[in-house]
Amino acid sequence: MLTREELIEYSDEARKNYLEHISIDCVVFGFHEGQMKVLLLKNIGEEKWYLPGGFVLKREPIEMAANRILKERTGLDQIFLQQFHVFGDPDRSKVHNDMYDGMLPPEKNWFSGRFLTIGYYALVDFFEVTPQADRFSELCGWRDMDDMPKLELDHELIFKTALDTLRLQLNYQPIGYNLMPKEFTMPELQKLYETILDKKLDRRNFQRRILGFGILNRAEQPRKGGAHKAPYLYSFDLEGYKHALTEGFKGGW
Amino acid sequence: MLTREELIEYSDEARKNYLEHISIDCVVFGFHEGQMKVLLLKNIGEEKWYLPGGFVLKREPIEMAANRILKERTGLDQIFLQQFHVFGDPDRSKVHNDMYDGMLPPEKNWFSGRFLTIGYYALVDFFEVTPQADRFSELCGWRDMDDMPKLELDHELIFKTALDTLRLQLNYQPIGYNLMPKEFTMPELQKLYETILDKKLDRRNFQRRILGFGILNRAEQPRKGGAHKAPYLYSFDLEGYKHALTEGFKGGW
DNA sequence: TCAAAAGTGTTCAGGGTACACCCATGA
DNA sequence: TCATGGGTGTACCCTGAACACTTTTGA
Repeated sequence: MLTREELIEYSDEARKNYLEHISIDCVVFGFHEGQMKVLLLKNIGEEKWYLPGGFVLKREPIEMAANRILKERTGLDQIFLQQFHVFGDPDRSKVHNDMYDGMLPPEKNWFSGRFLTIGYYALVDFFEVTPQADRFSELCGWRDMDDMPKLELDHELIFKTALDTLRLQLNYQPIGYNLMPKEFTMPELQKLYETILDKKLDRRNFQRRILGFGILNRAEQPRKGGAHKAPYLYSFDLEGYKHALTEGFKGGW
Repeated sequence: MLTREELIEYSDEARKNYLEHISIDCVVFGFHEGQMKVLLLKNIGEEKWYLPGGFVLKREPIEMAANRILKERTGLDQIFLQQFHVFGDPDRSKVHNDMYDGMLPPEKNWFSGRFLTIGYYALVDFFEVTPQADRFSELCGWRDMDDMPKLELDHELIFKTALDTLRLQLNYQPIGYNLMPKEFTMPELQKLYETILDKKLDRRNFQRRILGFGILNRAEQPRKGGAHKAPYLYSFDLEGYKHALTEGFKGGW
């Protein structure tokens, strides 16, 4: 929580630089040790959790704004980002507003206005991210998707919508290039799908189907050293992958 | 095009009532005589065509704003409306701004600001619509989808994105309840699908597939009076339809 | 040598595709 | 009676789902 002076300073800065009434919130998905992770922020001195978010500069395309915001939180550039919904209930930021209400007259306080928020979700490589808190937060870090705290504002809804969109996307687009390390085994990739969908898939059918998409390259040498039979290593075939991204998997009609 | 006085009046009104930087643009699809139609507006005294659009009242949920805007243009309430994308390029409204540039200082002119626009598409019953021009337009009416004029601003892109989204939607949701009259024949419904997808479908396979979705009721009496064999009349089974809307058609994974 | 992980193959059923045939009706 | 539109049925193939067997490897 900011002091009155900090709030004044922040509000003036924000009003000068950012578009009013607009914010961006990001659901950042990562994958590590068979667990789906989401990047969350925790307020200073409070048990209040938020999705990473920010505002749009006055002359900035919204895609770039989302990129910039995520770069500040993760250190990553050129992230896979997908806009998925605008949340525009007039009361959606009510609680947030309340927090700083009374501290300043509304016309002075950046946070007291109404904000529409544009939801983006991102898929990132867990190992490449260096979570970085912002000035409102004492903590920015990964959280297991099946061990999420209660989120403030409508961030619970934003998260849920992002997850639904991601699941839908699995049906007609490839997923994984941004979530997996360069090389991985088939069971590891399967675990990713199982985690996103929250259900078990058949080993053999998964393999056949995924390979059928033509988006994977198999390395010559299998991984060694582990116990049991050495699994093959795969990497994404960027060309096939991008083609599948634009064309989609199944015909439908 | 407005006069200077009208622009001042409009700007003052707008600034008082609407959220700044935000607009809504709607792609309204209708279907008539085997043709897909789109609702367009033509500027007064110019060959400039636009999608119907508007702004969001300061305390209004965005869904309601889209509904209100469409009601003003079509006379219809409770339309099937689907948010599909936000267009946020800072230069997207440049041309539009230019039109009224110089007439007023920017801080006075509502149109000179940057606008993000939220795209909605609507599916409506052609016969129920009474197109109604707004104060900027001399004409509001249906236009055949394969005979579209050039659209101003980025409305071409917005339209195209809406159509793509609609086509994608055909794969996992039922379409037609909002586009067809109460009762219709199977060939008529097929024509709708063919028009949206812009390709021919097999008569028999279409019928089997559509019926398999369990969203249609067949009337006892076939339509009479036409030449040739009398076709059966169908209507949508609202319960099944809504179930299919929420559940979706195909499993995917 | 055995349990567990991983690679590969086979069978079966259901759905999509491509057909052909029959019926009704007005010109 | 025939061209046309419309309803119904069938054969085939492909794909996805379910399932079994073999190979590798460290304990």
